Amino acid sequence: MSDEPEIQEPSPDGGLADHPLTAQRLAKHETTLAGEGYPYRFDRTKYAGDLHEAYGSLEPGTETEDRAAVAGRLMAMRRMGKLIFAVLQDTTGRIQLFVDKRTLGDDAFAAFDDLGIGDWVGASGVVITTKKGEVSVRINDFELLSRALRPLPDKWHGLQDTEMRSRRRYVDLMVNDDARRTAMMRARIVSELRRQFEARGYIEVETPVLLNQATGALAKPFQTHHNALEQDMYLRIATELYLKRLVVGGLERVFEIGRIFRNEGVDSTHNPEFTMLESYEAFADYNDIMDMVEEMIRACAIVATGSTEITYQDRTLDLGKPFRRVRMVDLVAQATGEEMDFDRPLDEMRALAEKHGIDVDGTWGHGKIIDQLFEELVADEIWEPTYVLDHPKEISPLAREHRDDPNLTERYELFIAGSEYANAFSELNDPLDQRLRFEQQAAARAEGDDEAHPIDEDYILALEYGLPPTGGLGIGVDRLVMLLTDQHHIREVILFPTLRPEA
RNA sequence: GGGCCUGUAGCUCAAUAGGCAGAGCAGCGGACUUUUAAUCCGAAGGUCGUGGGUUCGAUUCCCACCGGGCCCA
Repeated sequence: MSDEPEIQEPSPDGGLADHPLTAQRLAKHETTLAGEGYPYRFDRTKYAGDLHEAYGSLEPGTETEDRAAVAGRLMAMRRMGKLIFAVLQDTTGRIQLFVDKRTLGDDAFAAFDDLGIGDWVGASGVVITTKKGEVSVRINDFELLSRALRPLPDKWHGLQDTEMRSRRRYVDLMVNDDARRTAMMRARIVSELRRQFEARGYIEVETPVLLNQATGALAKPFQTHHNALEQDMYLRIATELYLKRLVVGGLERVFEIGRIFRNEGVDSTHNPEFTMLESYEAFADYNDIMDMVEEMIRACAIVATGSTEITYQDRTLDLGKPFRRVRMVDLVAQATGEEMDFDRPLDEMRALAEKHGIDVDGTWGHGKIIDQLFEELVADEIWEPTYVLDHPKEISPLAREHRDDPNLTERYELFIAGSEYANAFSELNDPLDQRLRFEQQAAARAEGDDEAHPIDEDYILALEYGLPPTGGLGIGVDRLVMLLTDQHHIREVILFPTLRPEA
């Protein structure tokens, strides 16, 4: 023996034999493997949901002659001696199995009795309703399809621990109806968004995630390294500039629903990777995009909840009536009681901001100060859907100058219940102006503003070939799903949120 | 980054002025042919997040670390 610390050999069963609860299940599993093994397929004829829909209105104590083969995870076993009530859960819901020793025979009944909660089971029989009226399948045959070697959480309380619910989402999905419902609703919402764009003649495209330079937004990127090319690369922080290159190329209506990566903090509305929807439409301006977003959000609400009137954070929210449209400068003027005039001396603007508790940076101009006042005084207070219009040019380096006001841009953000859901503009399509804006950003960056956009020369090159007038849009998909599913933390709508390694 | 809270059986939760750690569910043995959080009887099940410290004795007090939550920046 040496003094070296003993190396822990990983046990071949992953530690299952070390705990009585799993050792029993492991032993049964090994017996099955040594014997007839597990089936490779099962012919299901009915989902749980089908049976409840078709037979839910039958009188208690009805016996049909209709055969059904169901399959799912065994979620409950109520043993009554020579009778077992078992509950199978499939993707549509739950169905009770009526397991009668006389129907099934002694051996098969004993085998069913030996099943454990969590096992995957396929069973067939006739549809009946019990004395209490529960739609059930009285089985005369069943197969153990796969065994759960680990026990399920508490049947009544489910899995509560927030961390475990995220780490072992599969368990969360098994036992918590709300987790399943949210995942299903997210799928429906994303599907509806696609349908909406396709109905408008958009095509779905995929632009690169791995880039030499992360541009198109104000955010810190994740850095990685390409070994063969011997160069550092970045994960995208937006899809914007690539999608507009495609419009330059003549793909006049494009959208992308894609994963975006931002190397920033984690909180109730931020995950390092999240899903962004961006779209660009040639010949449209931001007014057209406002109309479109309103229709799409209503469509998604109906798909998710059946109504445009939803409940969010215990308050009702009417997405059905026209969204309010109001300029950012007017909202700030109203909140401060002072007119937002770009000709006003900058010192007065700074003093106003400081009066409202804002820590003013020396690099800020009128536009940035107005934006900060908006964030500080107005944004949280907005409940009803509101398009906040015409952001200052200083904070909108990719948006086109407003046709009526050179200090502003044709841009809007959609605010609902204090949060931002969409950001859109009439796209800046003049390469000369775009270069100027990038240079202003570069100057701000040089003065210490680490939230300034980097310059993207190749994008300017693309603009030099001509971008038509274009209306663009970005929607945070995770947040939209949160809104429509009444979830208040982004981890509840992301199946596998970013976590530290387990302790 | 700061403040507060938190980690106990597979799960959901208790308890301890510092002295053998407790329940429900799940699991195991038994009874039961209409249950649906079934019921009843019985026997089990713990590295109290990890590592230090104080102490005769630490799950409990102190320190550090790890994971998680909420609020603030």
